[in-house]
Amino acid sequence: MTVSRTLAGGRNVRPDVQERVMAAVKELGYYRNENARSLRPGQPSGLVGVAITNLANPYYGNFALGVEEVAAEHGRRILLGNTGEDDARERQLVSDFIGRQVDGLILVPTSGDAAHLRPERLGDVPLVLASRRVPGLDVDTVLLDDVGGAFRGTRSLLDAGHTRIGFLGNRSSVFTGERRYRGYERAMLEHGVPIDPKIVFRDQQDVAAATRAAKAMFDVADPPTAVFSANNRNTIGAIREIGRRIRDGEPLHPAVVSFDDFELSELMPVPVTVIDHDARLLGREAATLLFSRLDGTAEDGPRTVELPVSIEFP
Amino acid sequence: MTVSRTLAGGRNVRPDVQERVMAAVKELGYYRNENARSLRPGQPSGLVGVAITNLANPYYGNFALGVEEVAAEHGRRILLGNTGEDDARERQLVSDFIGRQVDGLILVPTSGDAAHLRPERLGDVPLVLASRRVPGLDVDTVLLDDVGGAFRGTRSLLDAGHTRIGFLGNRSSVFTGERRYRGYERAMLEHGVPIDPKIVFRDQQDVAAATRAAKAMFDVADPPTAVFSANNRNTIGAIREIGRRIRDGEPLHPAVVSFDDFELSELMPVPVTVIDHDARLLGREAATLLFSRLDGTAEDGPRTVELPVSIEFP
DNA sequence: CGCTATGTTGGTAACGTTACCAACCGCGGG
DNA sequence: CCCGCGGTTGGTAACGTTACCAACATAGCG
Repeated sequence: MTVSRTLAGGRNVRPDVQERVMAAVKELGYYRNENARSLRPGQPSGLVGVAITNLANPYYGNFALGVEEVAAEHGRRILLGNTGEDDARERQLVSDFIGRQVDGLILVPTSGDAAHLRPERLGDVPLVLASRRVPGLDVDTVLLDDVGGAFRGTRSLLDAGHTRIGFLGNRSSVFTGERRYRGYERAMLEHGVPIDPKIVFRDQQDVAAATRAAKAMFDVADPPTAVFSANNRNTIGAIREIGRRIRDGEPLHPAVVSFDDFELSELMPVPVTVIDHDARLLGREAATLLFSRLDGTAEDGPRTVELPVSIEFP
Repeated sequence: MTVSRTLAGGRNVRPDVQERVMAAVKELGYYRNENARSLRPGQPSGLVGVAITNLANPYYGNFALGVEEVAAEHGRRILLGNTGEDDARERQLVSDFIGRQVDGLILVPTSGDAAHLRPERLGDVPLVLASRRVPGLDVDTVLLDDVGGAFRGTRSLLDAGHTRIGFLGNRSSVFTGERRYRGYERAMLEHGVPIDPKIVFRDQQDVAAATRAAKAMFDVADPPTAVFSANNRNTIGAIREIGRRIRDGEPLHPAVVSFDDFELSELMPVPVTVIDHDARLLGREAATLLFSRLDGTAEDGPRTVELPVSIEFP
């Protein structure tokens, strides 16, 4: 007990005894067993379970960094899992996290069903969703202003006089894919410009697929004069294809709007407008939301934080 | 005990009892407490502590992904911490990891001293270092072929006839910074080309600093005709500065060799040779090394794995 | 000098788990 | 019919920690 008290701050332990304890700790290389510690009822584990879809994507690396920072500020550690968009893996991770007594969960959900995330399954472990919502699950969520960003980005093309604007993005079953398409659609409708399905490609998850889609887009009889790309992966693919054609002497010079920033965008062969946002901040917000729940300082109902995006013209 | 046995696989439990246990587990939303489980002597925690220097860098995101993948294949979870190149933070993370009974540690060490990583401090927790070594610490390590890559990259410039080759990189106290400079140096010496300190810049950790260094490099009286950049951050900075000058009409057209790949390198205003490598594989190797120790299948002495790099000409 | 108040110290129990052991069951064989 | 054996079941202890309580020491006060 004296050792426990000393390590807990030393209240009501004589200073000389504290010194002897510390000396013994050092000599023996003693580390307090945090697992045994959290075994006692009421003791938090100090762990936060974080599951993201793809750590290789710098966007999620930054997100994880934001979460880690705020967790560290609150003296918590993170347990990290990568789902790879796999439903089964997500379920497995969540069970394991709960088995390890995490104080809370932060999830970028895969699009599947929500059964394993229901409150009755999670017990009293608070959950925060990031980037995406899960249908039928009403919990704390941090999102980007996908719709607004896509709307404003598309509108800037329309205002510049473009009427043939291609779309590259994720399938609609991906939450952000759907939202960003909605923004594009709304801008087109409001300007009375019809959407031509022949230059709308909504099924690309990686750069290779995006390159193929861009190829098909510029091969149509009446190719677009501008492209709206709904994410990083699609932008890289589009510009790769456009750059190839320009090098080959084709006389095309489309304007590009990219949801998601990327490095050296100012050096591209065509002007790129970037819809920029801060993944790290998104992570910080998610963690802040979680800890406000844990500290009991949160209001009752589920909250949604929608972070603004900024538009950077070339 | 019957529940424990059932969840452990069901040996010597009647099938109908197993079913009743499973039904109760489902109904009650029971999760086995992994922390209590690892409290029993001899039971591993199934946790691996991973500390990296900068999660925002896609290189380390990929590294972490590789570690996570292999850990998952071995039924382990990772505890992730970001050190931000801060020694104190690294010490704190390591203590906490040990307190949480991790089965092993994987570290991208900050350059500081090694006292807290000595075997007597770590007990019997195996340690694997990644990307960098720690002076005086002889443990399992995974590295890139920094020296060889930098040597071959620099040699390709020399073979192309360049004799004024600038260098951009990290300070020499960073392990990779020192090694990559050594490769550059060796190639220059072997070709009998003197190194001009006026075009060697070795203190840039981020893109802004790299841009300033590149500016200074091209402002000297006799500017370089080629640049060797020792990492991603410096390459981006260099190309940003070179691109700006080309746009402004300056008649420069340096060749660039970049240690580290980056996207759209083929679209740059100057040809970029890339020294490419696989951070994810590095992470996988680190984890493989660790688990071979844990399974007892490892040989005795500390091992070093040096992964090859590939050179991609524009 | 005795009483109380305060500070210090350590004994005990409990957290959830599983190795070990003891008890019990039914079955086959002598 | 009884013995022994293998399969099944649950009681107990221990892992390392801390809340709680009891015991003790010391100081302050009347």
